[in-house]
Amino acid sequence: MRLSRYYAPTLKETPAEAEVISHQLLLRAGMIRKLTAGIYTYLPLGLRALNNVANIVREEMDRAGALEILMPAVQPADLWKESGRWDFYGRELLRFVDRHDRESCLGPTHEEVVTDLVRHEIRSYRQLPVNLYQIQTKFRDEIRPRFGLMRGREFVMKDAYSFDKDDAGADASYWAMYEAYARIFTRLGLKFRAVSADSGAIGGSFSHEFMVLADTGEDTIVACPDCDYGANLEKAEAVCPSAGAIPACPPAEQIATPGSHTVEEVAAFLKVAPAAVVKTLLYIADGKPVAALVRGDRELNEIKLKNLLAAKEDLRLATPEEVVAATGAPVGFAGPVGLTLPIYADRELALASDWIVGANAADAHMLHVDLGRDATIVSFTDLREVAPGDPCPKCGATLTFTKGIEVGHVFKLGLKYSEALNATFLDEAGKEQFMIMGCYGIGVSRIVASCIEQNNDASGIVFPPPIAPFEVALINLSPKDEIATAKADEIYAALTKAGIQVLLDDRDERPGVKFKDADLIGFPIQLTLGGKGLARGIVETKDRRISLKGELPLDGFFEAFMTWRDTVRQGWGLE
RNA sequence: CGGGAUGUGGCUCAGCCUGGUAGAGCGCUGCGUUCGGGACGCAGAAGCCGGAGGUUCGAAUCCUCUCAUCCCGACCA
Repeated sequence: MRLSRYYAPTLKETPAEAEVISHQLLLRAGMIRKLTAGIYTYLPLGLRALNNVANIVREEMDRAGALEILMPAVQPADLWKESGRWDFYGRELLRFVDRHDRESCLGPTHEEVVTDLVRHEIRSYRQLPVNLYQIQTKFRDEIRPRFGLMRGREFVMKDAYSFDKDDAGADASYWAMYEAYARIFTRLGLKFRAVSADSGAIGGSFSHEFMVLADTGEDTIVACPDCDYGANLEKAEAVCPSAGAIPACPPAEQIATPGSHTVEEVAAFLKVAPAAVVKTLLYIADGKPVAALVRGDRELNEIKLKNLLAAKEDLRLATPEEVVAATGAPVGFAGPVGLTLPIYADRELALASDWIVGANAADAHMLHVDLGRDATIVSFTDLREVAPGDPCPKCGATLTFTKGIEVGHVFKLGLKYSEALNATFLDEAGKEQFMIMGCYGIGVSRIVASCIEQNNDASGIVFPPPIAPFEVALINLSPKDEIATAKADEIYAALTKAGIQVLLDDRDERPGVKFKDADLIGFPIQLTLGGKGLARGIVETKDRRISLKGELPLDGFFEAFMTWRDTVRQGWGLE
């Protein structure tokens, strides 16, 4: 492809609407343009990157035995009512009525449609297992779309759904997808980590998220440097050392702590460490108040509390008014002693005594509290958030914290949809059984964005070769010079013939413009043909990843190039 | 849905407080000079100042309403 006839409208300045680096660079490199909030057009370069990702995903899904289909974007409300999600999905589901007043929606996901398909087609265990997938545009009417392609309302997703006759088969399907995902992200040249994730209210099942590592990621990943343990922060287990003897605790006593609301204020006032204080948090779970206790220097993990309570609707922090109603004291002085609500404590609190807690009275706290002796605790369980320095629950090494972007999610669904939609088959014994399902998503467009979040520098994007819209930018500095142009055409033809994707910059522009654009768009390999090099019989090279410049001889260029290209790819961790 | 901010040529912004009939840089068009890391000169094209209403002799500027976008939060199988 010749740049002079291409459409790659690069921008010198960063559009004000773009906050995150991937969004800025996608815009500046002329890869996407916004139509309206959270909805983008892919320009030629952006589409090529998107397709590169999609093709690798497709190849690995096929290799794993999944079969590609394409389901409709528009779905009837009836199906969603049957699964029960029409009422539960909320405003994120874009609903509308057609000319016959039939309720419809734009598909944010396709469990209903695929289950409906399969229940009509599959009758026998002999037809199982089956794994169907599609690469398709999804629509979710996000409350607040942001970060460009990272969280759009319309986005490209690969979603796969497996159907098995028994649990062992479902597990096999799950792990086959897990393996396929690992292959996909490896092939894309991305640094990633698979972590166990919160499986939410579905329970009993398991789930892994695939995270692209990037400092700008929204999720926190907790990983072990020594073993394979890795988890989303919301799922990561906080271990506590085994209990030693709990020292005897003097009788509890109330003391005045005027104006000390926060743990820090109380600790400072009493000249003790925050870890000596117990933080009492009041929540409203399904309309009823509960109390959660963690050590003063810890943070409560709301997901753990929610899972513990099996809260159906919502779990939220109590309002100041509700705190007064429940404890008789303003915010900042709640404590477990004498509280009549269900109280849940982090298990770390069972390992010691002599705590400082709120006294449920304004400007007062209690000293020498033994939670077992002085309060009624429903249970001591893992409620706190893992913190830096904590040990790995598997091997005890110190956990590391990194930021990541969720780009893939594998999920064992179980019977949720097959029961709701009555997807059954006859087993070997002729007995009707529900199919066991799994669902597996990959955010294709999000991968493009997260790839840029992970790989960029001051000059622009640094694309890994597998995702780059073109692997090679061939820059002809003198398009008006016949010799240079002939050489450029010759190299272009040779590389293209070898299956390498090359963009030939034959524009009548000054050199600086061409170099800047090539760096900005992030082609992994830059080849420069100019007067200086030609005179010496060489082509200049640049490995964009490390900004390393070099040269290759015009004589025997092709072979030399292929060898050098291998080293560039190896630098990316590619074969 | 709450909180905050911003809407002025294609892009980034100034002008608004203190009303007087719209500017800069980049980009774009033409000509010339340049030509190895986003050149320079000259000449141009391009904006009913997000929209509606109001105040005023006069509104980009003041007031009211409205729409849109962005940020924070709530939300995210």
